[in-house]
Amino acid sequence: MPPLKPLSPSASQAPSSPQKGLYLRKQDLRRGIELLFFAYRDFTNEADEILSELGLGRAHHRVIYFVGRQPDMTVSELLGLLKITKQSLSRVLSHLIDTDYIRQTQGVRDKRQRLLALTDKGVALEAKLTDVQCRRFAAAYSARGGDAVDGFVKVLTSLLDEDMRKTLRRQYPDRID
Amino acid sequence: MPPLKPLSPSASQAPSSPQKGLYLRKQDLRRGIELLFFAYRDFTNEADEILSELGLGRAHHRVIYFVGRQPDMTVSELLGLLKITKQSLSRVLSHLIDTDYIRQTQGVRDKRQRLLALTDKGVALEAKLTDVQCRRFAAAYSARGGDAVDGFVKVLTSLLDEDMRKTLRRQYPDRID
DNA sequence: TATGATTGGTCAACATAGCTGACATAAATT
DNA sequence: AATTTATGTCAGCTATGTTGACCAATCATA
Repeated sequence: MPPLKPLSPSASQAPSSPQKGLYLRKQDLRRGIELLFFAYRDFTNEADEILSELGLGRAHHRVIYFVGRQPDMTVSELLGLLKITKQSLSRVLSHLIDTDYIRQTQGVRDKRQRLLALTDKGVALEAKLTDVQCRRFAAAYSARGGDAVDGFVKVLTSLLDEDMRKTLRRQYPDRID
Repeated sequence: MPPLKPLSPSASQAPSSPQKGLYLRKQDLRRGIELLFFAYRDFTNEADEILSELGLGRAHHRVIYFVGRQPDMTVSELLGLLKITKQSLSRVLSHLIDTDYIRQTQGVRDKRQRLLALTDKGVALEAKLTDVQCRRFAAAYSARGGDAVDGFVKVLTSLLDEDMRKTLRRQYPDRID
């Protein structure tokens, strides 16, 4: 594949831009957009390969990840995090239950609730997948150092919709936002 | 949706972790994973809504974005960036050509090549979509400042596969990596 | 206690966007 | 002249999202 031409070189429009901070030039914003796309793709790819050997997909991974993260999560909570329809979730979740990655128990406070948890098999898979993804993050984090990590977390947090920012704010005791 | 419980509070495992830097604790890595997932989803959502009103999807957006970014790009180059099969691209690209968002011209150096460019209609849509996404980035960037942006770019770059890191290195004159 | 809201599930049908495999054509290269 | 490259196309499969309709159990409350 032939190399791409550089994006509107900084010399073509005045080197320091219209009126804003240097990092708000159109080309800087575009770089952010592209980096987010490519990084997300490359990041998810590794886990996808492991999953496909097991006949599972990314949707299964999300369920396993979040259920592993918070055992005895309810279906409602999971739906609220994933923001997909219950019909979409149902297909994936049913499969994970049938294939013994996840088990359900009846809620104690509210008997309508199904509390979701990983089985041993599920724990093992979650560990394997999270391990792969954590390795990539650990490599990136340690290559760039704490200040960069801090900036990374800050900017990603600001890219969220307000409701997700609120949701995540509850989850991290040592939060940045 | 009831609030989620906090993820393994920093007190439960020794506050300063196993042996590594503070930002390499399991919970910090998990926060990165989750932030990337949520931020990517929220980020793409806004453009998706505009697209769906036009009967287009995210795949169309990618094509429009990259062709807009680099006019007269070849099909090969686009395939190399998107990393999908030519059959997948074909469906989307054909539709964009039929509906007059993109036009093809025969390559000059190599007559087999189809050089892709946006039509006026395509330029208008690209501008609208990129504008929405740039706004979100601009808000996040200016909320967090240049140092945070720098860290954000650094970490995302380190999350890439090596070949994409190389590809992107060619495109940004004032590169970080 | 009866009613209505909540939690969760199910069936059916559809759309998007990825994939593989097979094959075709024109142009470039050797 | 033969081969490789760039591109396109047909056919079919899969994963994962969507809507809409409907049902059952349970909870909360008038």
